[in-house]
Amino acid sequence: MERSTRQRRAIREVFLEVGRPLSPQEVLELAKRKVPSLGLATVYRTLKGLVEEGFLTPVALPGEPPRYEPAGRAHHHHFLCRLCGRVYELLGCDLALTHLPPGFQAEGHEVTVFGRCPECA
Amino acid sequence: MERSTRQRRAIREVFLEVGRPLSPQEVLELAKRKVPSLGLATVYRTLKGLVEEGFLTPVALPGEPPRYEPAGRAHHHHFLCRLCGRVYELLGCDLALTHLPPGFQAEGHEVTVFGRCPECA
DNA sequence: GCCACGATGAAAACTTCTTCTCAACTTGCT
DNA sequence: AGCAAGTTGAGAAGAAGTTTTCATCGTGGC
Repeated sequence: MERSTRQRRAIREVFLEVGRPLSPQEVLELAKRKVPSLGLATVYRTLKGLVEEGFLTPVALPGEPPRYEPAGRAHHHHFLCRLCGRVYELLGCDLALTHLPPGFQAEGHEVTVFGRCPECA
Repeated sequence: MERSTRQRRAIREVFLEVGRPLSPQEVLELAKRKVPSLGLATVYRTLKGLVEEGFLTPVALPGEPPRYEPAGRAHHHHFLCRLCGRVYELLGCDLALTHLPPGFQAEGHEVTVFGRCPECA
């Protein structure tokens, strides 16, 4: 049976509180404030579980290790700060998929904007 | 001094011939047709050198190891085939960078379209 | 053609990220 | 409270990609 432990509650809460995609390391750092003994292995195990149960989805970014964000949100893209490495959600999508050469079938797309976040600007 | 060897010539030629971004593994396979003894270490060393001298640029894609393509091309984006894993260049860019929340400064962006390439469709 | 020195290839080592192992600890049912 | 079983944390191990090592080979200047 799946148990509700301090660790798992802390990790869930962190995602609801910060409102941006997090890497396993970031999850560890933020959730450690709630459960100081927390270990990285538990973070990975919990992230895996939360993805399977549909609470989180992985976010892949160019040249970056995966982040995770709450699942079920509307189509959107991401902003990666080049200085602090934090990722933010961008609402909306301005991409018009024209220009596809003949024979190519698009099934989806990813847009990543790079730059400086408000804290680093 | 930088020497012109069979291996380096072969790797350069491969990029000019295939016209799409290549991973180190793909470079190895394609250049081996010209120089069968070619080893992966040489591919990595040569790619590094070709990037430094400005002939190639790295291409980062979400959740994928880097590819390399000839440098100096106009702004463009990429198509990743989910079946064969090959990457293609897409000409043009339809992205309008509105919707940036206040305080965020954009410096660049990446667009990746996922789907099936003509050979896999 | 000779030869110094850069380049090569195979394997080992390294990095970074992720998963596994296992003894100790918690949770939740009774 | 007592206990069975799931969970945790630390470190070891694993996976994937890249770099280094080193003996040997090849290039290019003389």
